[in-house]
Amino acid sequence: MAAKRGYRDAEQGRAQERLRAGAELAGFAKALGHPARVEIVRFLLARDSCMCGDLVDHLPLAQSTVSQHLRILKEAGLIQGAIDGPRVCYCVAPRALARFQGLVADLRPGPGLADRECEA
Amino acid sequence: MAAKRGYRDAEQGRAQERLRAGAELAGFAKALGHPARVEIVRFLLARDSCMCGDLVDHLPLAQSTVSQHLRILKEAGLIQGAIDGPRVCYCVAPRALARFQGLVADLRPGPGLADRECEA
DNA sequence: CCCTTCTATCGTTAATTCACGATAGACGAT
DNA sequence: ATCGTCTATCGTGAATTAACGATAGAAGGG
Repeated sequence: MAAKRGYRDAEQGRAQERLRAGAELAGFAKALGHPARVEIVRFLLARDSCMCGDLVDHLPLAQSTVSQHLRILKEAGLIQGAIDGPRVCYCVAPRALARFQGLVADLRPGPGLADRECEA
Repeated sequence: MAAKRGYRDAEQGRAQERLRAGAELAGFAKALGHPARVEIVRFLLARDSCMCGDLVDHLPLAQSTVSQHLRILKEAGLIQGAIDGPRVCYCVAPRALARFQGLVADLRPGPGLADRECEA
């Protein structure tokens, strides 16, 4: 009984974890679901670090819009910012990016289902 | 001159390709930017194939909503559907998924910038 | 103190998203 | 033909998103 309950709890835990991982993936994906935000992440990956103003120069958007996009990426955990005088210095959060990449890589067919394709 | 122009064209082509890849990534990400759509893709990956009705049973959403989510995933190219009598049989589009995974995996720091993190 | 730089936030507007119920149309069975 | 199953589409309403200009507040310099 107690062992069976333990088994149920473990199963419940896995289902919860799966649900959480799904929501996490959706959250990251949503944050990257806009071209400007993709470009921001790539820009940040390509250089040491950068300021909001650098991005404003780089993207064809108003400063306030860029700031909003930065906020979305930050809330999704994909980037982080360090205050530097009157400026903020942004960079990608490596662990969160790796987590996202892992979640995406985990989208794989189940056992025995590789390369199946329905007749379209 | 002609050689220089060819060089410019190649560079232009690369910039265009980069822009296209960015938009492509954003498109895929946007399609997966909702928990129900993540769950749909996972469900399809876990089984041979499935019908809209199977998903309606699986998700806590109305049939019309499920159908709309399927449409979004289909328009993003991540899934495809084959008509089967009065039903439609859906499955994941393996090449599009692999493309998405490749684009995500390509989000990497530039040369000499590995594991950099700003002081947050 | 004033001025400049820098960025986040606010408010606004228009467009898009997301959920639902109703329904049309395709298909198969009788 | 009718009926049932199945799904896409339509219309609706509420919430969210994405763009912008204006502005407040932080920080630094003279």
